[in-house]
Amino acid sequence: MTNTEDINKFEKQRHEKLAQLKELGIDPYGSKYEGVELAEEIKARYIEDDPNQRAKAAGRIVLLRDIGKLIFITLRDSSGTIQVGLSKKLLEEQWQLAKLLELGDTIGSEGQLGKTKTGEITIWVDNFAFLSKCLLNPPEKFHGLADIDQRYRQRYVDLWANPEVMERFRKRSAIINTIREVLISKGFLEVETPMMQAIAGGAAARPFITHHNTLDMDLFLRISPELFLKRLLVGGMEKVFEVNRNFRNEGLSRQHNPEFTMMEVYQAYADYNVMMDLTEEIFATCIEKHCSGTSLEFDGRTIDFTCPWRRAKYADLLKEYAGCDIDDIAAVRKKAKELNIDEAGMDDAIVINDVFEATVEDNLVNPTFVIDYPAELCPLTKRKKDNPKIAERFEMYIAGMELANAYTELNDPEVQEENFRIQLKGQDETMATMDNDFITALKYGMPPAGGLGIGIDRLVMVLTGVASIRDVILFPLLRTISGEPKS
RNA sequence: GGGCGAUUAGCUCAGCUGGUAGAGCAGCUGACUCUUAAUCAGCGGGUCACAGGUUCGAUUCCUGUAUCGCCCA
Repeated sequence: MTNTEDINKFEKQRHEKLAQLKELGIDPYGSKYEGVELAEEIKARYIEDDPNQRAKAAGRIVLLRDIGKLIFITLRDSSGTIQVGLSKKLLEEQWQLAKLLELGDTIGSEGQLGKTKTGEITIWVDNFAFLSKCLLNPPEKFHGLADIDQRYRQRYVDLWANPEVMERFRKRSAIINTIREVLISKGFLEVETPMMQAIAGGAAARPFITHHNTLDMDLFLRISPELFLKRLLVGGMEKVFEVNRNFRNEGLSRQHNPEFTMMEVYQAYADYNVMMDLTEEIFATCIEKHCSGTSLEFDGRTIDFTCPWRRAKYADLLKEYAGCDIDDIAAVRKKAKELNIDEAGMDDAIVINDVFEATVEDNLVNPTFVIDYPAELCPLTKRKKDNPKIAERFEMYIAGMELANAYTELNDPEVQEENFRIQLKGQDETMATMDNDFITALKYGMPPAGGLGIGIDRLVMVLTGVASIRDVILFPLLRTISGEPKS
């Protein structure tokens, strides 16, 4: 759709204006423009009826009203918008240039700050500068850019054509900041662990494979940082966290992007109960700072975030929604058949979990901690002292979507090695490799700990009220358009 | 991977049971020193996603392809 070689007539017209500017000795692409204030800050500091105020702003022209010898421009910067007024009388020799301004151009402007007759705070420009010429026709000024495909592919247009998109990504940044603040204030240390791993561990997912030439070794993009963060517990970092990307070579959906942002946190001498409290605290703080009220609309449903959240046992929820007893495997398999789940030849725990996902998940609307998972599903989790069939794990759901996952971390190297062995037996992937170094680390002694992972993209989805993960990732993965860029 | 839906001017969208396309915005020309999606007058703008098929005739019906969205695996 946007073939740069096929210059349409709109682009030609804009090129002509560019040429005119050059003829007049103006560099349409400007240079350093110092001393600007943000649009919203200028408006906020405006003092009524004070004629001695000046302002300097820079931004993109998103609206332009030419009334002959007077031009009103709505300038958008990262904070919002401000009106700029250009008059023939004030500008004198720059007036000819002002008439060449077009929608989409980026300009800098300064002048006296005042109000129009209708009360709009306006910079009455006595000097302005071309900072960047826009050579392509901008999207419709009222409806913005609506084509979903184009919005994702050309996020650089979406961000200024649709202000709510800019606002959402500012909020995303602020939310992540708040999470950091909460954790750092509690004494957690932020670390970075390998994205490229020789063994893709810490989760059950298909990894992306890459290759290091000099070492001639295959590497995996990480599916989880878990095993490295636990090594840091062994090393004596008692409270650590990491906010970074995971990569999983699996399907795409409204809730899945192949690369996604995960926050993982580990706390020595804690357990999954401590992680539940921490989860609530992180969410509550984010909601308090970035949302209005503790009740939010999401995907047509109202979600009440009031703490404490429901804590329900996995087996109890299975009973409640699937109507079968977790220990009655025949009943569970019967239910699976009813649900058209492929259960023949599958392990009991897998069938149970498939039934759980099919029947329970969608009913968990308000934040819910699903606790105490079947141990077979949790190779990295410590078992309950009084029941080795149950693991001290929770997953936290909102609106049917898994937002967090946490364990009382398994720190017994012998049990861990045995769990890995069982896990590897059931895997057909090439990645099925025993992480012997992790076992070695555990042998040196890892303190008992609680660990928690929160899906940041989904958290931002819930807090900004968008149902598609693509709306909270700046550049979501899309198919390349066949035959588009050949050069 | 399967099912359903969408794709029309630079952008946002109409287009009925088949008769080769319209509006608003943007653009161009003109008017206008207080506009707020400025207004008024005039003008230009289309490979109807792409490739086939049916038909006297296809944006419309059929098949395939591409991309996106939703649902399912």
